[in-house]
Amino acid sequence: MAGDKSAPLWERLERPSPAPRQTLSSQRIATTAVAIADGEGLEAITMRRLAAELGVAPMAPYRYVSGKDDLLELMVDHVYADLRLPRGLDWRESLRTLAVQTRELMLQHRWLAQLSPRAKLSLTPNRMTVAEQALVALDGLDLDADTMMSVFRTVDAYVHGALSYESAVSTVISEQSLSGGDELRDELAPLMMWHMRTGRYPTFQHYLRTATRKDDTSWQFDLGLDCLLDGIATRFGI
Amino acid sequence: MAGDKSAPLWERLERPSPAPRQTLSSQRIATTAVAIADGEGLEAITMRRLAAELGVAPMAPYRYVSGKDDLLELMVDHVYADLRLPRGLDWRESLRTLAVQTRELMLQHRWLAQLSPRAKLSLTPNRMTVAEQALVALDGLDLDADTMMSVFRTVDAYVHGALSYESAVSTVISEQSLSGGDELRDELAPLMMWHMRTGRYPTFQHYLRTATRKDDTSWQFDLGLDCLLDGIATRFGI
DNA sequence: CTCGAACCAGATACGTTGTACACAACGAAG
DNA sequence: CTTCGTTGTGTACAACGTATCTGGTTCGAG
Repeated sequence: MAGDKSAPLWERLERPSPAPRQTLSSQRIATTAVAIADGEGLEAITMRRLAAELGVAPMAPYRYVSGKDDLLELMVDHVYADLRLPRGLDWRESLRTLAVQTRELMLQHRWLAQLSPRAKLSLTPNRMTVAEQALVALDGLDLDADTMMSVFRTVDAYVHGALSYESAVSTVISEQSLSGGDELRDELAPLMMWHMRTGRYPTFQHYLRTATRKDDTSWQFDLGLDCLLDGIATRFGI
Repeated sequence: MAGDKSAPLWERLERPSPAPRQTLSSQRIATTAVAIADGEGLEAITMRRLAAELGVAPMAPYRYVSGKDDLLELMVDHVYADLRLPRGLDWRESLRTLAVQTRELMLQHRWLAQLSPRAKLSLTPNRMTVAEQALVALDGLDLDADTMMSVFRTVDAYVHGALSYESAVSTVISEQSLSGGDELRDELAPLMMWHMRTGRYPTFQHYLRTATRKDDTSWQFDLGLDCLLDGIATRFGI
């Protein structure tokens, strides 16, 4: 735009002077990208879209991230900075808090559940910190290193699995501009009816008719989490 | 190609006769797509690639699936047909078997862990069957409908979370043609060293030095699963 | 104060993707 | 033989990630 040689000199003089340098930074790229993904989902993340949002040419962000994969890693690290584990809790309270906070993080940034295998394994500073804190919470309980890590990863697996589902529901609801679980079920009703008419799923059908907490996702999450922590506590006598 | 009117008659006569009709079917499309995804990952699934593999024009499969989303659903249902839950087990053995079989399924089809939110929620016949069987296994234990579903989903969440990680590792290993966890760690070593040199992760570092079962993924999976089932059993007295 | 190198963003372009749409070849029915 | 519904083909387009080249800006060394 600023280098448009075909424009008359006088028009060019009218234009605002070129933006001061250093308009971009990893920070700004990360926050902008996260804002896009939070608002419109992971598929709205496009190098071109990001550049447009930054007010910059499509290729400009490539100075700061080597490609889209890099961008995703940057975003992940950026949001994980919000996880803060309070000190002075016992192992169970620590893991529980971590789980609940991770849930909140993943509900706020639903795209976290859709990362590529690469991005899932990315060793970013803020994720390392989370792992360290979890391991610290499990230290001094006479568990060997493998067991400590396994306990942490088990809780982490439950959280990620639960939120994979929870955030998928939430994503579909928002993609279709529905108001909640009820409207989603309305949307799915024809298909569900079709399945039920086959008569192959009587127990499922009974659930559909009698359940009353279908959308109480916090209750479901907490219930599962507490079962898991119970099991861990008794198995290792801690 | 076959309809190229500008070609000389003789050339047209040389061409192989048009393929017999009904070369395509949902079945053939599903198995072909699954084969591609199993061998080369989810990103290798392209409508054009699929068509090429089927020996057909790029738009041909659209007669059978309305788009890529549909194709993914078809693939999911196709592979879930392999889950067979033996009868006559108690609730715990049932859930355990289901979990282990789901793990095997997801290890065999690593792309299952990378599905879009839409595909994750897809209500396909074979997935309905799995849910039904799980609920049947939990029936008659004096649990209310919400709790039954919650227990099933808790176990399912753990399995999916564990395999989200496990299959991400496996996917990266195969993408980079590494031989296993050791080579993956070699690859990541420089980055890990960098983190460790910051001195911020002493407990993690201790784990890295002393752990001996880093790649014993079955042990980790079973351990977590048994903890979870223990917790469920004691909490509900079943 | 000048000059050159290092840095930063812009412009252009290529190959690949999902898919809309119009058309053509076939099998069967009249 | 004609007609028609079904099934696969051909062409086309907008949007994507990103390689590469170009030009303007900044800053430190002389």
